[in-house]
Amino acid sequence: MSESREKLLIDPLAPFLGYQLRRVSAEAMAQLASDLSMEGLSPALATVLLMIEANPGETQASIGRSLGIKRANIAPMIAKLEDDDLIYREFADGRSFRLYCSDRTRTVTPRLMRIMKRHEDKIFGALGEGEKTQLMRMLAALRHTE
Amino acid sequence: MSESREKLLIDPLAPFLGYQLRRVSAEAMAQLASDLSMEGLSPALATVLLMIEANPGETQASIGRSLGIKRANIAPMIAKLEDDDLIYREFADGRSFRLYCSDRTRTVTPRLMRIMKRHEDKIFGALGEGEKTQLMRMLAALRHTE
DNA sequence: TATTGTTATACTCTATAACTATA
DNA sequence: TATAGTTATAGAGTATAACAATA
Repeated sequence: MSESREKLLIDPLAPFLGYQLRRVSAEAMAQLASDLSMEGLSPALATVLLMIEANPGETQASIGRSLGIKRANIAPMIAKLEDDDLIYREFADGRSFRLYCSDRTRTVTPRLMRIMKRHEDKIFGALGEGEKTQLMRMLAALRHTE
Repeated sequence: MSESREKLLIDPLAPFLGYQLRRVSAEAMAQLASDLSMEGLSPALATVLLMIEANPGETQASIGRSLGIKRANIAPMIAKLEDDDLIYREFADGRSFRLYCSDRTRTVTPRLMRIMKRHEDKIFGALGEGEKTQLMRMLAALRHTE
């Protein structure tokens, strides 16, 4: 406990909501990555996996679009999830596959959801229920205008 | 105008504030990176530069700590800013330098601040003034509990 | 011993471009 | 023509580990 008490600098970005949002998001993401590491999945991979489980039969292009991940970037993710026997593919037509999660996945996703819930409580526990509702509403409004 | 109307998938992460925060933050960051590209600076570099301008004489370790950037990662950033004649160094003691921004920087930072202000208005214009105040308060609360 | 700056290295996520095959 | 999947490649940004020099 050296209690270093770092000198506080002037922060010219402090008044910017975008800056504060980025700092909170970055910290939360690092925390979540650490919480998920025991499952061998990054936040992005876990998100893709949960999305496939919730939408069986969708193509990777469709999953990617709804997550904001480009086709070129989701291809290796899908390949990794398939290598790890977390998902499998079925032919949809000659150029696309339907994605489904495997039996093994159904033993994994409940743990993922539990980890995310605990993570959520840890990060946003500082807010009251009303505040959380307001925050969710504001974030939804921001997402729909971008 | 093909008005593709992409099929909406079920999003099991939708109820998570952390997920919504990450989506909004990622979109805002991509937008800011694009807005700043004409100045030849990334959001991170612009932030470091503004921080040095606001806190003349601080060391890079100090700047890095207050921005959450590790020493190993801020070193090449400082080197780049110095190469571009945006900052210069003075010996503080045998192992550290004091950082100062150059005259050229003072012609750049007002533009950076203007770009960021416009960006902020673009992203958060969907919120009313009261909402913005609330959001700022909540983000501050979240940052202090991490 | 702790701190500063630095280099090397690896990982995650993202971006563009180009290609094949199919609709 | 547009879309799906893939590969190659590059660029941010971050992480750890190690090192020399200094406090």
